[in-house]
Amino acid sequence: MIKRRPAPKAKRLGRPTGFARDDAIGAAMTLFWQKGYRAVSASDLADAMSIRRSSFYNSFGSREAVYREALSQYTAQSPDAPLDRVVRGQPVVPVLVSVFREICRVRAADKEARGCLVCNGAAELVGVDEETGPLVERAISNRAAAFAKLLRQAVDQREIAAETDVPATAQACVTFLVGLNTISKVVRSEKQLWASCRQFLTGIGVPKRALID
Amino acid sequence: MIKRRPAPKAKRLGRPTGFARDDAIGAAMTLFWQKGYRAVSASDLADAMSIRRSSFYNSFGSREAVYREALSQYTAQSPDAPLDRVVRGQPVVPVLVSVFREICRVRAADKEARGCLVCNGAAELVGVDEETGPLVERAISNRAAAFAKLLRQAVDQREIAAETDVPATAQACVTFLVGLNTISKVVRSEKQLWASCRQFLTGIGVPKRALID
DNA sequence: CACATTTTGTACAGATATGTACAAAACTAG
DNA sequence: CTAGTTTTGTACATATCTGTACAAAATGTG
Repeated sequence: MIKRRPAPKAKRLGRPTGFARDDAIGAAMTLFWQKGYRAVSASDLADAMSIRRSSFYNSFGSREAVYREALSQYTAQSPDAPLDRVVRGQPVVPVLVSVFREICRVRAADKEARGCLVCNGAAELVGVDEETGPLVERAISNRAAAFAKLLRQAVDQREIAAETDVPATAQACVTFLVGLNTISKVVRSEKQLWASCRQFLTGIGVPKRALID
Repeated sequence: MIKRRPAPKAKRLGRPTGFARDDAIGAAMTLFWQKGYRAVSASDLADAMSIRRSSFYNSFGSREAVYREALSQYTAQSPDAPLDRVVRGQPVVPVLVSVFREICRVRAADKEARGCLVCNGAAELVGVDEETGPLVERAISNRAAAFAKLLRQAVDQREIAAETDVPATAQACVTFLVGLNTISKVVRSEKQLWASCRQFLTGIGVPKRALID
């Protein structure tokens, strides 16, 4: 019973928007990332998007809706996104290592020291904001699931010890990941961050020779 | 040249405050802990303290000043406070283990899932708020220093391997600690939290026999 | 061109926040 | 009791935010 579902390239009716949606969401993402969720008002968002507040409400509906979109734009480009793209048969450990390595690099290189949008959101919103809290919670749970899947694969592929307690180790990985992202706002040295990662990765059974650098 | 330093029990001049300062700060701490820094207004604080806003400004000056005091009240009662109280000669590893164990217990038992005031503040304020950011930053650095000192002592006392890279391991500990506190807002099972801690602690060289329970 | 549709700019109402001013209240010191 | 000091309650001025209303502008359709 779907009527008038607009074809992919179909020109929309009425006056066209004066801005690119993705760019607008990108600007919002940057702002939320810099200042946090609560510190950013609808006016701030509209300003960053270079549109009026009325256009903002008309196109996005609410701050919360924008945050939702910003989150998904963020996760797609976040340094741990590669964790979701590992396929069966592919070696897991190098990916694991390079993700942590990359996080150290990116976080230390960020002159604004913004950390991770999701981790910031976890601390600020989970259990506090009824709208956005669950969004962030889900993002975190996804990472945990990704780690669990990867570690199981790593065990299967004999990359790490067969005795590995996969659920506990996966949980430790997310925990360390969240801590790393947060601590990167305080510890600005890539070397220092990476040294702690090496320590952690070695501890969970990643062979020393996989920790190139 | 100190004049009129009030003796310990000296009665203060003028109308006495109608509230206990520590209780008021305690109420503020709880509020900041539940909702974060920015989400709490001066009105909220005054309400929680059961005083008028004018009394609030008169006695505390600003939201930021209250946050400062709340932070120090928090650190004094936080589950990782025992880290600062270890003396030379005393075994370090049991303290290390019991602190992580206690964090799991306390965070999971907290029905409001508030996590840790300092860690929440780190994500929300460091690099964002010029007043409070540095306070939180210092609190985090203190924990790092505490871990470093303890680990060095543990090595000296032959509790952990002599080859331990103390700075890196200390950094890994803070990182995991911060992650644990944050993740406890999402993962509500004490068992699961503790399992990941066992994994981590084993990884940094804590002997299995020290991980009772 | 006339009409329907959507975005845009301006404006408004209501809520909430901040910080201060000032007189009344409550206390101490002399 | 009087004078000096500090807190308290109320009030005010100012700013900011939210969400909506509505006419004007810009487009597609017949």
